[in-house]
Amino acid sequence: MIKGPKGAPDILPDKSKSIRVIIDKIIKIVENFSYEEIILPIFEHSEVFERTVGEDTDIVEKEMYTFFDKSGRKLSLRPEGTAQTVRAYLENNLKTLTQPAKFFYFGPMFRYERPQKGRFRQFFHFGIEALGDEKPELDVEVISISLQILESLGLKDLSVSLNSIGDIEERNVYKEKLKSFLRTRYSELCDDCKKRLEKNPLRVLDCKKESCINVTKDAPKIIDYLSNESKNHFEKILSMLDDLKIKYEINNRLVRGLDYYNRTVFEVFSSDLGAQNAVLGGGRYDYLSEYLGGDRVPGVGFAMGVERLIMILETKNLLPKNEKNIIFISPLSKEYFEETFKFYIYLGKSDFSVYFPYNFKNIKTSISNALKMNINYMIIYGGDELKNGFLIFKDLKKEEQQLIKIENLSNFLNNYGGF
RNA sequence: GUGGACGUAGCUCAAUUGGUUAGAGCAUCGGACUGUGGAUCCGAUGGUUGCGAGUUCGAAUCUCGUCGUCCACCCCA
Repeated sequence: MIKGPKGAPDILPDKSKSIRVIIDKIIKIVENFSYEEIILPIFEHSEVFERTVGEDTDIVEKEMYTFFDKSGRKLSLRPEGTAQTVRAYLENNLKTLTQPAKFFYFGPMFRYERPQKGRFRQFFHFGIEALGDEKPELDVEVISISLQILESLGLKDLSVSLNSIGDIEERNVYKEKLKSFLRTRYSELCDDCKKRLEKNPLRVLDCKKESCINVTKDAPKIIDYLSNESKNHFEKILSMLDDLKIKYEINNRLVRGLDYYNRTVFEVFSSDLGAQNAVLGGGRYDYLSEYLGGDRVPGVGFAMGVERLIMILETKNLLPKNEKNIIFISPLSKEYFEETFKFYIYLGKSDFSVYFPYNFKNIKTSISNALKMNINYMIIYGGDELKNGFLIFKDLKKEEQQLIKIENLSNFLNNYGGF
């Protein structure tokens, strides 16, 4: 038997339903802040990611699913959503919209990695991007929304890690300073960091090895190398977060693995996720559009790992239950099977959610089946009640039932609610 | 890309350690039970032991390969 590809799990109804409920909730929140959905292709010209995420990043260097189509175009399955959102903005001239233009997206992303807890080869991102404005208020909005989402799902004890990595020139100056500092302590670094030193010195700050943490404790801090503009931007964000009573932690070791970020970067962690503990990450990317050959379009956004979110909710017992708000249409006995079936079709056509027991045996097993399926309502069709023009309506949760006149059924159900 | 654990029915697990025809519970399906709460009883379906080689008189069991799962490194959401 052929199996599904590694790291690409099937999502069955018990979980897909939870995801739907959660995503609907999240969409409601971002729509309240006037973000609109953008649906983008699953694959792009590889260049979109090479030029923005960065040639030297792990994502581009070894994790992209890249292939050539029949005309020789070099394409990649998207590993993330920000770069292509900006590409779409440029291509569709969305600067003609009132700025900032605000979008959300939800869909599968692909990275060729060894699967482990919280990490898959196909996984879902929910993200928002606000393009065309560089005011610090917009950064605050994005951070605030990310926390509101998590709180609305019942997660309380999460806080944001926040940092500013400055603009390109400042960062380049800082990189050189950092490099020369690290060279003086070269022998104390781990083997990985020795390699990182020349290629991507910022990553050394991120190393979890104790010896490296010891070294970088004394390292120059990027905050001290920010331009006045960058510093003001960052400080404005902090003071507004304070005003809004949003909790955060400044982490000057926080650097992100994608090259397009500048100034604000932030992440939200959870200890329930094992080693892959980031549930959400984002930041500002004012230069991304220029990497794609467009005009300057500042932007800020975040992406959230949907599987990781589900995992946290699962361990905290906060996953919405898969309750089916549908009506089990059961014959009273086998002699009513056909008539009940026709009644079921009629109700479904009348826009009610209905289930029909094709394997009907008797009323007792119908009730058992309904309970097993988490169905809360039942209509029983047949018997003396039917002869007198009534149907039996059961509320299985409340454990009560009542007789409804057939011609009043629609009204009754609409008033009862939820169908 | 590196390292470790694992793979028997849809699920949870057996199979006297290499020895007849691979078993059980749950689930599913069928039957019994006058028309009402996950019940009970009877019966059935379900397996090329992930797949492929090798060792052996004999392999679920040992070896190798491969696919997949889980975990960690790395990296990220």
